[in-house]
Amino acid sequence: MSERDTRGELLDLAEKLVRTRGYNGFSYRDLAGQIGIKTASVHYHFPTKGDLGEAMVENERELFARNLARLDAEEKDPQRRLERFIQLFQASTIGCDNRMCLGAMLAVEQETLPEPVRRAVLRLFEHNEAWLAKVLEEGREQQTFRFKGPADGAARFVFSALEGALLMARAFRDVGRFEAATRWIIESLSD
Amino acid sequence: MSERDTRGELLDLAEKLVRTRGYNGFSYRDLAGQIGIKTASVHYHFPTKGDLGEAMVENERELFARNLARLDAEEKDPQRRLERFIQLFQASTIGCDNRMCLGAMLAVEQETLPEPVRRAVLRLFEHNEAWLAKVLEEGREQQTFRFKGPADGAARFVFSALEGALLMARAFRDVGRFEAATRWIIESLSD
DNA sequence: GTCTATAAGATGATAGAC
DNA sequence: GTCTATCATCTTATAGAC
Repeated sequence: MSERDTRGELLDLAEKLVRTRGYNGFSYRDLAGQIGIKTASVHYHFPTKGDLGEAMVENERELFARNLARLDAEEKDPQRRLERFIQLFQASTIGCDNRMCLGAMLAVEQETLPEPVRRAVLRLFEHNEAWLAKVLEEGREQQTFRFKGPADGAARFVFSALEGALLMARAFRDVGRFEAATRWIIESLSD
Repeated sequence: MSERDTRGELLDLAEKLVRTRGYNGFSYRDLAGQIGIKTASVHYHFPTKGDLGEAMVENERELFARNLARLDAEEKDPQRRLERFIQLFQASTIGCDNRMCLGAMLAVEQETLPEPVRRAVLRLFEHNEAWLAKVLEEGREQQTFRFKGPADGAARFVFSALEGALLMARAFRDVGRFEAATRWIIESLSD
């Protein structure tokens, strides 16, 4: 991880702020104040806010890769893998200060972001969807999942439904909404 | 509508800006510049940005009520009503400059909003869900929809899945993603 | 790496004239 | 209703000392 040095602290705090307040909802002043340094020092680590944004998404992509590699190693059953993915998604969002998904927050604000950040977000989404497609296809071969068409389509549906469930659960500050939605999603794959 | 007077123009422009750039992604300066007046004049119509936010959501709630009343009058079949609702949702979002749903955009930024705006957004969501629940229940009674448990739960699922589909389709700037998701949603109600 | 100092511009907002 | 003028504050960012 990258938590002990100032750069890592800044990255973590910035991520928290983006995920609760949005990219345009925090400033270098907030970062500096909460960490106890001056804004000039923040600029030393991340010259522009765009640099900070890119680093955050890159960080998230690595975390995602590590988490899913571990998940693949620990769990072989497709249904269980999907459930664990959803747990991971929930624990890092509504389960953590009612945060939004980093990619979703940035995607929503895409028009105000530097292009490299926007592209990094799309790559992050694609990695998520690719992992889901793999798990769903395995599950279909083992008859635990049932759906029509390419697994990509199912993966896109599952991921987008999770993002929507998060958005609404977070709006109402009601984890129950998220959990209810996940039951609908899983059930729609096993009719 | 409210398009001919300055207040109406401001409301429309502000809504467009919120739905493309977010509440924190535009300023009174943007409004004034694009309409051709000064920021002081904007403050005459909406003393604070919070007032503007409230008025926008109120405006949207009225539009929503009018649209759905018309839809109820024009269409009786539950399946067709749901499809028309989705068309309406699509046409006013990705179908319109790749805009986000107003409620979703504001919900995502909730932590930075005045409380009255946040509460207005929740009411808007609840109205959408209530209409959907009514349609879904009718459809179940007529055997066109099939789902378990209270219609409220199904309505929440449908609405959150639509919001998620919009979020992802807008991120990738690909209407096809939205349309594919709607097919999954409708199909999950008729297995 | 962190600081002080500073910049140029943006932001939400108000007072008061026309 | 719209303007000019002005506000205090915030925002991202840089130069240069320690």
